[in-house]
Amino acid sequence: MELIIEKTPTFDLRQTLDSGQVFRYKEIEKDKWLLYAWGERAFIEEKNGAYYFDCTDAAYFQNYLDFDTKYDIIQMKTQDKGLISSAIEFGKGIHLLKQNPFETIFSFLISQNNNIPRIKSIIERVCDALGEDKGGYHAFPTVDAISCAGQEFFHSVGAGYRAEYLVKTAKTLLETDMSGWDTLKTDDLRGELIKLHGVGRKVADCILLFGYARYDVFPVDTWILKIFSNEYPKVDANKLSGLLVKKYGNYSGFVQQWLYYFGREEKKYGQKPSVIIR
DNA sequence: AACCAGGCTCTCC
DNA sequence: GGAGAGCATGGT
Repeated sequence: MELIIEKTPTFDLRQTLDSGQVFRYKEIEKDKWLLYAWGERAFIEEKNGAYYFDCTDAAYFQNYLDFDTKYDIIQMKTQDKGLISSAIEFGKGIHLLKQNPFETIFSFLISQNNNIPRIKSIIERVCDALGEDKGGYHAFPTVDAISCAGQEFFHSVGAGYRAEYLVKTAKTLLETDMSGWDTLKTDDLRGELIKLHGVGRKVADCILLFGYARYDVFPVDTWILKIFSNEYPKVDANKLSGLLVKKYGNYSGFVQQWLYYFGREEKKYGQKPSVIIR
């Protein structure tokens, strides 16, 4: 199936993919990507100001890429003529992908205290070994497949101490009624997620943001903590997250993503974004 | 070659 | 309820 998406000031695929929210993709050559999401696959080529998708399900990727959100309006409303404006200018093409909740749960369990290249390679090995063979690629594994794999398997693919989290969480989910989760308030849904072994505030917030399209969350990882360490010295990540959600409300998830991308990408060029006190 | 990475759990106070 | 150690492993 084919899908053609225009490149616009508020949508850039490279920025979207490289913003740390998704791990199963690679740029196979300049301006050509392979992207996997849950059970789907897309070949994508950027040319003439558009993205050409050759994919398993056009409707799936149309929804996945989130063209419902008015990014231009959110960008306008969150301008601060300071750090956030700079971050928006730098990453204004980022969209928040609508990912599968199970994929986000297990992906972000693996992500903790880990770096992105490594997260990607671990997840790739997990999918290759446990995911359904879709003919040329593998789907993300089912909860059942993860629960049956055993901790030794996850150690063997480099998951380290997170192996226990993956198997235990899978087993818990198999006996959990998640049918009402979609309609829970964000705080209540976070409460459910944090019950899972290995899921703390930060991982829960990533699941809420990327898997449940909850935008009133502000995941605080080491990068975000660094950025705010001037304005909020000696505050822990969980408390900072709460402060930032209070400040940015339903725009929190977007602001967070722009700042994270800005912080990480700018570091490659040796600059240090941080909040300036005045 | 140390330090770090989209942190969390457990223990001890 | 808060601070600290320990955690597996490879990227930089």
